Amino acid sequence: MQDRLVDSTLIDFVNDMNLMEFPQKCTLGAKQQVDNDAPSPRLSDSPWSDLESDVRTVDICAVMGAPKYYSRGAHGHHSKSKRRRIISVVQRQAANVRERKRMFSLNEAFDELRRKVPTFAYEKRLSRIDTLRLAIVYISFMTDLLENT
DNA sequence: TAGGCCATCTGGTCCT
DNA sequence: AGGACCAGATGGCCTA
Repeated sequence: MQDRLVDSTLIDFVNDMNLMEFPQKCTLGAKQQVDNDAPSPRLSDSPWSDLESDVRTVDICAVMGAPKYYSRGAHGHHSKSKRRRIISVVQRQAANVRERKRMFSLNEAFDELRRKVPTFAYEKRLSRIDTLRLAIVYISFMTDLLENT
């Protein structure tokens, strides 16, 4: 009984969300359908397949004639900041790798959240911001449902 | 072609 | 000192 109530209400909720909240998201491109569940690979298939050799950074350094060290807070008055840390190119590259890993885990969490929110009427992968918004609405909806039953 | 979305780099700040 | 987190900048890809 309650299952049926939840099911039909949930279907209505999802339909409302798709038709009213995100009408522009109902179209589908071929590429999106292919990588529907996987994070779309941009520069490389593996997020850190090029960890050992960051060609982009090295090339920029070579072209720009960058110094061996990065100076932090070197923008005008910012150079007077209390703590100024000088990091090497190697340290900068290591920080970039850590940042890529951090963003990868963040995207994994977004993918997990995408699987938790009802989106069966969607054909296109939800963006991160739409995932968050839909999750907020969905939680509110389920909370109301619990309180009124 | 403009706009949205995303990956990546980078420097600043906070925390251990 | 160094790692985590964050936000701004930048450039690429895709769609309307």
